[in-house]
Amino acid sequence: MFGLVDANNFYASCERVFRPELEGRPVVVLSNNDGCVVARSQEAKQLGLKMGVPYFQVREQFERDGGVACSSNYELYGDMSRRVMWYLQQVAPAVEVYSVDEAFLDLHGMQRHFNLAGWAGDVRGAVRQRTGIPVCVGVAPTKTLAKVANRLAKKDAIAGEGSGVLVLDDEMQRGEALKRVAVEDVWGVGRRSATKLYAVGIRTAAQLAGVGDAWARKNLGGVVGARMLHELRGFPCSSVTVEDEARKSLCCSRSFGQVLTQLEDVAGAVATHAARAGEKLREQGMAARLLTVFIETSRFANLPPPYSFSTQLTMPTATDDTLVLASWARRGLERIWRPGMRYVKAGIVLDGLERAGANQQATLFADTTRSPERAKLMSALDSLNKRYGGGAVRVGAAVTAPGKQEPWGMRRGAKSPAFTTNWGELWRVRC
DNA sequence: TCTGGGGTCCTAGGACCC
DNA sequence: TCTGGGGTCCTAGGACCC
Repeated sequence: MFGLVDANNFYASCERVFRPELEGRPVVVLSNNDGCVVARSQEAKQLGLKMGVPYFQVREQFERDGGVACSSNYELYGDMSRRVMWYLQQVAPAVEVYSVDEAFLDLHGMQRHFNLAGWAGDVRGAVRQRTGIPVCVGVAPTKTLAKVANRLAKKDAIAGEGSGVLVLDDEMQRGEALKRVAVEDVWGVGRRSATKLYAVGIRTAAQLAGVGDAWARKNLGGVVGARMLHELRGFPCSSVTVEDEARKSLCCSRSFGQVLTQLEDVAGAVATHAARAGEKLREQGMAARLLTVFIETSRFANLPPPYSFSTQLTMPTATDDTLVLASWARRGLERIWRPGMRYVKAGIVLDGLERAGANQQATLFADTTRSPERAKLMSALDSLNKRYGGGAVRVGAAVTAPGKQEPWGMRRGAKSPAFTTNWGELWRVRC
């Protein structure tokens, strides 16, 4: 059996843990630049706010309804997530941290010794007590069905029924549960597949479980669709993978706080992303061989596509050196740069990741950038930035004149303090 | 005026290799 | 006149996830 633990309205719940005055009020959390709604409290959902809507479209009404908007505070959410996951790792035999607010648990064999519904209920209560984060738990014979169970557990909890836990362990229950889930809510069914399914009259998960394998292969993304179907029928095609297997790619990108038209401004953003990418590589002990740079114009402007311009560069050796990455990134940027356009976003993608130092291909020509001195420089860079805050030491291209705002910097009007990760911003109980 | 960021997996064609 | 089989890598894009 598999368990799925999923936090309720995770980001909004994190905000509430330290700001209890938000309890009972509609709360939304906004994406970077305070752009879109990315999390909603139950009250906000009930006001009809949709996931992903641009905040400026709903702001006025939302505030009139007494709603509170928070800028995203990923430091806080990341730390709260670690606390929840750490606890789950103490109680479950194996845990796959699937996302910041979700984890699959491997519960094989446990049903012989435990009443799974009771066990899951205890876990749910303990997470709430230890972290303040409300979660629901679904348990079923496959991951896809555990997702279904979790969804229904949440639905029932909202309706004031059930215990926030649902175990699907027999054929009858499974059939009934699948009837209650819309086909577009099945894990793996996105917008495109949902449209196709509706076109042939398939609206529920139960109906989906009955479609032919050949049809699924043809219309639902080949083997991916076939696997999803098997899982819905109760045959596992995926297991809990504990160790975060080496990442295959890594991406650092961000929308600018304003439209940029000058190469040097965009270059500053690109250099910042390259530096951040290097930092992530070193944290994970990885090095990258392929570097993609992309820049985008607004897809909401009344202009024809393309909106995105990118190029991939193959570096002579895999590297985790910020300065090397930044210089390749600059080269890539110049290759795709078109003057006279209004850019809104830039980013770096690193592929071809390998363990730093292991089996690295040597180059024909002397590589002056892979010296022990450079490695020392990078580790000094990392410790300074860790100690004095990110951006204390930067790549030259990412530095602006003293006192001058970074042209690419983002807007974050309503960010809560880093309650749990910054001494200066600790939660203040009494002033 | 204002529209997120970071991932995975799969497919398919072309270049190139032996 | 007749023109293979098996493989990798690269590039690009689609679909989906949270």
